[in-house]
Amino acid sequence: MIITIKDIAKKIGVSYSTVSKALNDSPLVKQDTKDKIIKLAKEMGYEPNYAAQRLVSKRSNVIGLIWPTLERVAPSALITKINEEISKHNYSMILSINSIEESVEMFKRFQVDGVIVFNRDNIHMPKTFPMPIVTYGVNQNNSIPVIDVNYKEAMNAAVEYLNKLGHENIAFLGDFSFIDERQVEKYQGFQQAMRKFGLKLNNYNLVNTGGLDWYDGYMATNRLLSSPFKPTAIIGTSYDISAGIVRALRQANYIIPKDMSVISYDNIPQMENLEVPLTSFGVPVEDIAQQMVTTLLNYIEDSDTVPLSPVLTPKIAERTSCALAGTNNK
Amino acid sequence: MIITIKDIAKKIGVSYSTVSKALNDSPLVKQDTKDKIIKLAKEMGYEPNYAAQRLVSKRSNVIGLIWPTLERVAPSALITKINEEISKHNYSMILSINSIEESVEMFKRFQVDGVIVFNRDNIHMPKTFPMPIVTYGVNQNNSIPVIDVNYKEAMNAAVEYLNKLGHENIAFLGDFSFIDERQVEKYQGFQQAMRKFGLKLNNYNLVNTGGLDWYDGYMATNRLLSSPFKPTAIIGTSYDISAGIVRALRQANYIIPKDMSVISYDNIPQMENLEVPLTSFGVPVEDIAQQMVTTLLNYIEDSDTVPLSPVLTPKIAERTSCALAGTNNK
DNA sequence: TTCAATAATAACAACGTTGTTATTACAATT
DNA sequence: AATTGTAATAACAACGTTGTTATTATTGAA
Repeated sequence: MIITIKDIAKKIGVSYSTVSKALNDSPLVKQDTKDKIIKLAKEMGYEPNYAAQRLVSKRSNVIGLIWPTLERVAPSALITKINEEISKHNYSMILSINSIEESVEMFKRFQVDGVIVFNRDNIHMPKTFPMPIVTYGVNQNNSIPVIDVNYKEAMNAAVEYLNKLGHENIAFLGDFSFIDERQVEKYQGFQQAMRKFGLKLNNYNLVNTGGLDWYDGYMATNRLLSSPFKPTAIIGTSYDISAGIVRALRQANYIIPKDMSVISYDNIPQMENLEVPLTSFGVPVEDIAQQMVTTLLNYIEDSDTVPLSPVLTPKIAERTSCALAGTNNK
Repeated sequence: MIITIKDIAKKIGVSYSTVSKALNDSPLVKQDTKDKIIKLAKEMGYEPNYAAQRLVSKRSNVIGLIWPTLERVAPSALITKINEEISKHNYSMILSINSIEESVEMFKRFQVDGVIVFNRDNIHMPKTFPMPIVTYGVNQNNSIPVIDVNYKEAMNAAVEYLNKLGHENIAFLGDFSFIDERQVEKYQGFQQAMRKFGLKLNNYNLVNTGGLDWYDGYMATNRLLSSPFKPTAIIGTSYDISAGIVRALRQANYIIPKDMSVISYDNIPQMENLEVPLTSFGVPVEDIAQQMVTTLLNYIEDSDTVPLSPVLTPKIAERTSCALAGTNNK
């Protein structure tokens, strides 16, 4: 049997509107009666009917997260953080792994207050959404707030960092397939930085992994090691790729960082757990999560003005994978 | 501006109850008027108010899936399949990555018709749920339907398969931490099978990976290869572990299956994409997904009787990683 | 002690649907 | 032409809340 405020009202001899107010801690009802009502409600196991509540007050205090490509593992740490962040603000999060269109349709039915979209790329995005939205990636136009990371700056900082340690021959391992705008930014950022610091750029130090899995990084490193180019430092453009780099180097009996310095993109705690804890540049997932959630909540608060798309600045997490440049004597 | 059935009714000069019936394709309204109403509704961009609908009719046609351990990758293929299966039955799926308790709380508010739970283990599960539920793993008691896989049978079949190919020295690589009942079943199943087929069982052929990641399989294989035991076949107990096995074997210049046969648990398509396509035993994810969804829907249909917990029988997927036993001449 | 002010509660209309019951229109039957 | 039966639609009460307005009870001041 389902308990409603009317049941409580009847039992206690009070009108049901009073019960409603009492349960919402309204100042319009005497503390005495409030206490009595709340106590009885608990005893009877009352649970508010959400549908009824939402029928009258439009807010749901729920954020929907759309993640059509569940199989890609990369953002799962971020999503976990976002969930925590959302909880902190007294919202709940639900997730849909259907297409953006289907998900939006469903979320509209649930009257979620806003949505967060994780898409492979932001090219095939609907132009407008029926509710406040925020996404992650590279800003394309300004119709939607995008939490962006300054990838070029990350690459610039990485090159600068290595250069200060005396490295001049630096290899860049990334995916050059150019579907993902984020990868493009890293690619361009690296080259700009190399020029800026007057470092040699040739056919060999740009190594295409052809993918984003650890194995792609592993194979690319093997190719690099057997090429005539002898770098003293390698930049890996993602956690997985860098994991492959480390594996390949260790297998070839390189000692990191004595024989080779390695620096990675992606500022995530897992970097610590690789065979060699990797120094990395990137925006900490906590920062991204926090930025996404606050941006979205602001948007919800004032849904007339589209919030600006912040570009987050990467930070360094220094670990033990870089050293002063010696000679790559391998 | 939000369009309701009353707006449509007013515009067309008909009562709003007629509009409701027309939109639900009730036989109580003339085809003519139905057509007119449906057409106008579309024109005006009418969207039914879900909260209102649910306030009166209790069904939501939504299944909630609880997955508190997003970071573990393993079940993502299965979850994707479940999502598809649910769609086929004209339901939608939403996902929560909060704790079981919090998720249930939220799903209750949404009035989901049923929930699917993916837990690391099924030990710390609430005994009762306020809605139909189904979970995946090993059945503990019968208060909740659990989609179970006959892991012992899978191991038995694997040993039998290898034995028929003439293998007698078989290594078993698995996680012996015994938190996960599924791993325990595999462990016991292997030993029972070995005895059944009269094969030698010693300290060496049970290799503890100490974890479920590919790296655990990789390291365990290296340990195995440097031990005095020279098996001609290896059983890997999960996709990830087997991936590590393959990597380690290749690195040690073993040719699969000439120098070593490898067979894995987990019947998932990704097996095809390993460096060597692996023969494997397991229940295809499609089967598991289908079984979970139909069991849950039956439960929803008749929520008084808890459905039985089916135990699915593993099937073989033969690929190219096993051959007739020769001699392990490495 | 009477009146106004205010505190406390009751009453009730919304919210947008669905299903049931009541009414009207129209055809078929006598 | 009156009567019955049925097809089509209208009217309306739910569903369980919240917020607004109306009513009653209580206090404080004159």
